[in-house]
Amino acid sequence: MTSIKKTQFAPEDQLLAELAKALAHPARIAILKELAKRDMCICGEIVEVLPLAQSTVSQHLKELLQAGLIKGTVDGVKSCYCINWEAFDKISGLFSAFFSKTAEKSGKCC
Amino acid sequence: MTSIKKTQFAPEDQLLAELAKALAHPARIAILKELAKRDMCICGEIVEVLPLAQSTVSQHLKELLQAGLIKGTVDGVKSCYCINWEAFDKISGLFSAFFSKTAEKSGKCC
DNA sequence: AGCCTTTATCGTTTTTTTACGATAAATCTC
DNA sequence: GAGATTTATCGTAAAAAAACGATAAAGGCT
Repeated sequence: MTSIKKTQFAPEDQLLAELAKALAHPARIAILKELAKRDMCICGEIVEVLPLAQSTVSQHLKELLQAGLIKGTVDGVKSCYCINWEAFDKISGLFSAFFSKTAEKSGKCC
Repeated sequence: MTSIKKTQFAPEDQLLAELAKALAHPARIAILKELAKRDMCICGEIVEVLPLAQSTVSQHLKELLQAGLIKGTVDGVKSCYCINWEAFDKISGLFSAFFSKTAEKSGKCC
């Protein structure tokens, strides 16, 4: 994760890249969309929505957790996940800042 | 790139994941920022800004090209790159749509 | 023409990611 | 308590990404 090479970049760039990586798999996009669609915790059920093995889905959930995009709680034998709204808004802001700051174009381009 | 597994997801999710992957490396973030900062084509020089070998940078540029985020032209012996604004705006829109649609929260969450 | 500069591509190695089955821990149900 | 269910983790295999040096192609320079 923390390879020697990547630390040579600006921390801000590392962060954005890290977050982009969390979104860089259709399964994780699908998980986030599903969580958002229902607007509540999903306990179990997530595995059934995806064309992947249970252990693989669990891994993807772990990555989303580590990126801070979702949060998980335990309800008896089940695990419940939902979107971490505060973090999600912050991350959303980072992306839109990146895109909009970048988008101050002026047509000087080729 | 087109693994068997990933095609089992919604095309929309595949696309967003693909674009996120293009942003999922600090070098590529740095390249995009540099291009945006100067607001013009950069001919050469990009390699000098990054702590990577020339061939590696060339690879990153190729990936950004393939994702449609930048476009390149040839000026004599030099290669010139700039942001592909039309595509960039479209992609920016995809991300903000993803984030905002997802962000219709209501606090029903745990 | 001969040499230098620039950059894409090739071949290769290393690292990371993705995926799965098997297993273990924890909790329900009867 | 015994058996079933749920999910995280472990071990491992296969695929993809990242990085570099070497080389080649193409355009400048003198």
